[in-house]
Amino acid sequence: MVPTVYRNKHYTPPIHNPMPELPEVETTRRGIAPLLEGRRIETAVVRQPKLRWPVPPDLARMLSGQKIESVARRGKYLLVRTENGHLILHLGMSGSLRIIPSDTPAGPHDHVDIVLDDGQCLRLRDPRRFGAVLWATGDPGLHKLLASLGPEPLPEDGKFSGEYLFRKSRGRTRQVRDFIMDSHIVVGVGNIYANEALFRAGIDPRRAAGRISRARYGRLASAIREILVAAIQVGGTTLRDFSDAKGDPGYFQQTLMVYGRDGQPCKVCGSTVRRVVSGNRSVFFCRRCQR
DNA sequence: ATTTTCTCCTGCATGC
DNA sequence: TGCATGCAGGAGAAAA
Repeated sequence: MVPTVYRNKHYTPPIHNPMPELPEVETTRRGIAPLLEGRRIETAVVRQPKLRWPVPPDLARMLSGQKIESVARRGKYLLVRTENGHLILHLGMSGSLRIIPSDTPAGPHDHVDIVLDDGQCLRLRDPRRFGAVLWATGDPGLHKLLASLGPEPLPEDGKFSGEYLFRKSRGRTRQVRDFIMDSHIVVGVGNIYANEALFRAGIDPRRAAGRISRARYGRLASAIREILVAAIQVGGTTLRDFSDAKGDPGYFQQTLMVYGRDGQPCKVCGSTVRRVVSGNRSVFFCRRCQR
């Protein structure tokens, strides 16, 4: 694989508006759920049906009159349960949801409104349109996109553990960073948290997944949990007001140890944080702290 | 030889 | 301007 050559020696990816990873999706869920649950949907307005997959053309007909029973999350998918099915939402790389008065003028990237019976609406904004709005009847867990997802990293139900990662990784030659970002292994770990968790666990992200010990996977599983929990806590207190028209993730840049810190000193040992491109994604790591 | 599994690459869209 | 980003799908390789 030929490394990409950049004009500037140290490229730092923009992190002021980070892509939704599991903590952002969970924070969104917690923000919108109390404003949605128990409400009845009047209709849906689709201004742009071309998202990651086409928005179902009969979405308004499917939703109108339906009462919202709950808002759950599976991986990075939000599941809005109504009386006769589930609305499946994904925020892709740039999506955001908020609840605003339904007569608020729509901006150029405001693609879908779910209009509620109280004058408010759930509005999806997604400049890059990698998000998704889908409809599922029956068990949403059987939907093609959800059926083969790996375990949730946060519940202490024993499904996600160092032992699990160790077992799934035997014989695998791919880089451990790609391994933990694979939603079929574990859901909700995107590039930022993968890099941060590997730093915390002291593991070189480029190492083959199958050549990491059980003990180190134990530390990695803990690191993934701790990072996600901390990010949800930060998001829960500073992220945004979901019934407000403004608000970007204030966020957690100051807590990042390696992601986006190419060329800067490691906060632990002072050695320079490196960036390597693999699989067209940036990997950030400290060569001294991570082996 | 055929099927299954694994890894890696592509494409989508747009802000900076 | 070209790059970065999540993620399904597919090409091609490797294993079964």
